[in-house]
Amino acid sequence: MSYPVFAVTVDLVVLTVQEGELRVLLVRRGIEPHLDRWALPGGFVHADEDLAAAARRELAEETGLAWPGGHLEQLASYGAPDRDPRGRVVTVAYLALLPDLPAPLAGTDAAAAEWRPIGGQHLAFDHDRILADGVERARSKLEYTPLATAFCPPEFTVAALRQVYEAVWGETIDPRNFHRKATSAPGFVEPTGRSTEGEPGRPAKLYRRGDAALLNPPILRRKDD
Amino acid sequence: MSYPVFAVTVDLVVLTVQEGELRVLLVRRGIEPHLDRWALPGGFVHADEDLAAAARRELAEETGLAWPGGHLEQLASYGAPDRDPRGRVVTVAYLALLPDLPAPLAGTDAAAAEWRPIGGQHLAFDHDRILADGVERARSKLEYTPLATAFCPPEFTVAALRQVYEAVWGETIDPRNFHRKATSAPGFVEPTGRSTEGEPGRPAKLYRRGDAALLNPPILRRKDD
DNA sequence: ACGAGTTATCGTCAAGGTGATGAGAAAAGG
DNA sequence: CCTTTTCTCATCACCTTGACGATAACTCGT
Repeated sequence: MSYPVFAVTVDLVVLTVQEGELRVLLVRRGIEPHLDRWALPGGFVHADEDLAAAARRELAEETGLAWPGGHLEQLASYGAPDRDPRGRVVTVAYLALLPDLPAPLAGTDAAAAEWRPIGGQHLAFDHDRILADGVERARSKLEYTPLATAFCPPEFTVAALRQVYEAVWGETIDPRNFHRKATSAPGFVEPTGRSTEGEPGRPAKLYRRGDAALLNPPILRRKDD
Repeated sequence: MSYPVFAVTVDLVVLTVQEGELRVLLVRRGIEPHLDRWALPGGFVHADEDLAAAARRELAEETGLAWPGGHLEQLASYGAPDRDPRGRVVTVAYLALLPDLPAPLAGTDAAAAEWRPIGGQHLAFDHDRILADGVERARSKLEYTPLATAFCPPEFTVAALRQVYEAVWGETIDPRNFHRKATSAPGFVEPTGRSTEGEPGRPAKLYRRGDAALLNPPILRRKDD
């Protein structure tokens, strides 16, 4: 049998919310091609490794954390013949959503790793498109799934959850209506009984993520007619 | 540089609606491995070929039609180390939705090709899972996108569109409410001015697909609580 | 020709979700 | 103690939904 030979990589779109802003984990490349340019973290899939396992391994390497909670799912694959000058490389992109970790982000292969705001990037390879696809996937999934909790620590307030939506969607949301929807959607959030302390304003009840897989009813973003 | 070597294939989940039933295009394998077992159509990506182009090529080869209309999108990638006994093969699955073609379905590589009902399959490789993922994607996308029109010929009635939903979702829909939703969602369907003739019952107006990318409001399936 | 059957299309109505907004509760800070 | 801040609950008009009645416009059998 003679069929073309490929290399297969995984690339990661790792998103988090810091200071009310959606940010992506980027690395500065330490090797050619695209030396010194910013890129999504990623690497080659090992010989006997599942795709999802490779994604988890790369995520652990790049964040320096074994499993920081959050969410990891396959995004899409990209395989244009000229996307990598080294040869025929197909990449399977994964989307990760993480809470705001005070992570040191030790770079193993890369020269540097940083959380950067979304937008106006000029990344290596076709990573601009992969990033755009990942952000759009995240925005869309926040509507119909409880995935926003993946951006939050184990216990969080309704306001923190709302700020995730505002950061990811880039729009403001009425706190009163959001509170009604978030607490009434079955399985979205569950009360812990505890409350915040020591912060200005009335103390907020603390919640943890519920066990629903789908949000019913969904929390829709404003459709701009 | 020494990194593992992969082969890359595309596999197709080609769905259509025939006789009010959702069906998938399957081929009987003419070569090892899994000789004589049913499988999704697919094949190796050529050396200088884009993934989407490979999917379109395979679709044209398997259906025997250049471009029968319909819809083609990437589904997901599958790359478990042991999924193909020939070695390390990663497959990029595509989902195609086609109108009911009276297609001969000439097999080029395969021993046979047929439209088969969904369910209770035992396909080669990990194709059972790929098929399940494809069907679920189709079911889900019918809610939020005008994709149901991809199952229809260029001109169709509201009833035909409703029967697509019923076949894909496997549930009955009230014709009156569906008519209201389908005709009121902007950009979903556009009237042609023509009507059906010679069929029993009141003649139905004919529509063609609109230009909307998203269905607003969506057409939701019954949530089974 | 004509009624019966069939299918398409329009209308109505109550229940529930939505956005806009008011108002009270419960803390910190001066 | 009063102001400010933030959280939480309540109200209201509007819209969409599902259930279902009613009518329109054809084919078919006799």
